[in-house]
Amino acid sequence: MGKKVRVNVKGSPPIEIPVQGLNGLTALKALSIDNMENIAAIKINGEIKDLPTKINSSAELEPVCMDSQDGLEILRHSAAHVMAQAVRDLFPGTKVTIGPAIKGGFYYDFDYERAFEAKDLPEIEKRMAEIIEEDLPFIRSEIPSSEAIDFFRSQGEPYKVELIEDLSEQKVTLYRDGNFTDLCRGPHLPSTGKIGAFQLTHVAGAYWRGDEHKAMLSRIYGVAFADQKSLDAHLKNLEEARKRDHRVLGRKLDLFSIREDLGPGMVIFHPNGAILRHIIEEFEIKEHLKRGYELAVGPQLLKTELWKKSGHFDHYRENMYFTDIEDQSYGIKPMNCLAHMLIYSSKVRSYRDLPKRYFELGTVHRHERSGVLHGLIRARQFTQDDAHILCSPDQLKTEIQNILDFVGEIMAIFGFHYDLEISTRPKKSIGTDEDWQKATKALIESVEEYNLPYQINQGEGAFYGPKIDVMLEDALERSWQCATIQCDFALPERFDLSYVGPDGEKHRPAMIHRVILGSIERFLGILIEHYAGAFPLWLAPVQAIILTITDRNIAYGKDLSEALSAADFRVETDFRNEKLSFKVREAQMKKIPYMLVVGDKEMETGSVTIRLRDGHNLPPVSSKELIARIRDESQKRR
RNA sequence: GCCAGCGUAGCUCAGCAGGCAGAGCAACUGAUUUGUAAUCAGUGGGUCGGGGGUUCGAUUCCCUUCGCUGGCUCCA
Repeated sequence: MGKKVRVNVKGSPPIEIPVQGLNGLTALKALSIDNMENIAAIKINGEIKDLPTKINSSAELEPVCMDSQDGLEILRHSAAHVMAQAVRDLFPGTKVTIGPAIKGGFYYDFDYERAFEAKDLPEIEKRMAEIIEEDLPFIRSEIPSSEAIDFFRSQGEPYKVELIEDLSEQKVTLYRDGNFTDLCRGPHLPSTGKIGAFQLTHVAGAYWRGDEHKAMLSRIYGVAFADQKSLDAHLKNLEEARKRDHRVLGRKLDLFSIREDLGPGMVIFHPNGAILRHIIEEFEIKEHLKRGYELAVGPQLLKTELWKKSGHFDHYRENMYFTDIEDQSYGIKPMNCLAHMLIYSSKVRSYRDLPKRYFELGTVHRHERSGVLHGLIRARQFTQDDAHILCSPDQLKTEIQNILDFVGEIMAIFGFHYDLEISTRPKKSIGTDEDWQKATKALIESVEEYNLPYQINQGEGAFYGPKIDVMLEDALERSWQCATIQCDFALPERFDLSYVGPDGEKHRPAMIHRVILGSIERFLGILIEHYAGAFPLWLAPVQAIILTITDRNIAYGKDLSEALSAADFRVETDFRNEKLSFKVREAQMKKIPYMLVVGDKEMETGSVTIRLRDGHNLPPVSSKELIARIRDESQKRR
């Protein structure tokens, strides 16, 4: 009788079984786990492994299901692997690079004599389906790195060689299925046949190792699921999300336009968009004044000399617009900080005055590279809800935490979930190491004291200081920076800012650049997608529309309209000689929250019938009751 | 900026192995006075993104340029 070990499924009692021939698969079978078809991999003592992994000692096991987060990742990783195999079969000479699972799918980057195009995808899909049909097992092996290098060199795969050389490990793991071997940490599905449903979605260019000085590779994106139903649901969701695109809704709801003949990246706000923007800006000013900020307004053009002094000319010039007037060079502001610093330095400051918080809805211009423009979300002109806080170094942490509170409160009003990222010193930057360390520490400690989860982005800070970024997602789950809190010890130094301390000596203030919404344009873009254009009452450009049944009701409708306007509501009227269903349809497509129907019945009883945007009808109410209702809803900001 | 795809009426899109440019919606005119997502009839509307080339002839093929879309890089 051979050696026995004790294995158990997490949360259940162990059994004792012979170790001879024991692996993840046989162990789970012995533990009578059902639905083995749906298992992608196995956790052995919490570590995800391939299902056929040998088990040599007692262990706690946990099956990883295909439709779990981990299972899907494995499935997609395997699908990427199969795609690479298909591409190599169909396009000999293709060099493979990397192909990970990502949020929502997978991709693989290839180097081929030409870029792959969308029309190549059906053929690749067909070959992938064949490989999946063959149900080839994924076979894991571990070999010395030197052998792997020789192998990939013989296969004509220089990118793999480079990867292994950079890993500088003694051994690497390979996975083989059929004729295709890939460098891969794993784990993979037991076999290709387990990939239930997949689709290749789009192609794109991508630089090798994300470096724009390196080769441009050809990337193919795809999605994969355990079954067709999940894939169909996913594709349907995507389609729905695309309908929420702020560029589409911006046109449909007549909010804004961006025109080639005016200039790319420049937004024209139409009346509906302009009022929406105005509401948010007004709201922001109030919220800032409440929190001890002071309003400031700086000029659009500042002398280039000043941009040289601040460091922007050296570090940000390629993004700035310049103009020469009467032999004097000016730069259009890409940031709002300079004027605020000049306000601070306009007189002697005492420690008793600190912190000073200057707030400006500051419009900036940045020459963004043409390929990055994206509707409102990435424009060349935008307005920031910008503030600069000058404080003593020991006030820094409190100020940062106040801002984190501010962000939390505002995001809660709009119903946004957000993620935090902290960025540290980049290569191209100004200031001393000591200052950078101090500032970075202040940011990290502030976030940690709040127990907020965050991610560190090494070397991604602004040129003048480290920052906390608040990331929001658009309809397609792309992440965008909105709020940001940036420490800066450099600019107070460069502008020789000071305050007189209790000791009567001059001291250098610390400085925070911060925005809450970020760019009003970007925030609006994400907000439009967030609400799918159906804005809550307090934001809706048109809050109510009055719909008459016949011409007899027009005078009554006008009275109601005037009453609502007098109560400060944004109201429109539709008195056209059309059927009610026609007017309802149009109002519905404009996503107007309140449709107010007035016909003969309403005139008789002095009332109005409410149809809500969700299709519900409310019993008739008087105009007084209506106003009370919408005032309440508007104040609740829901 | 880089890679790929795409630019046809206000919008959404057909068309084109090179031979007089189309539909639906919108707009306008008229009729209809209507009760919760489209009343009917008629009318006007285009340098087929710009420039160049090939051709008897280019919206269609080629080059170039601008813009857009998806990624990459960069960033609010």
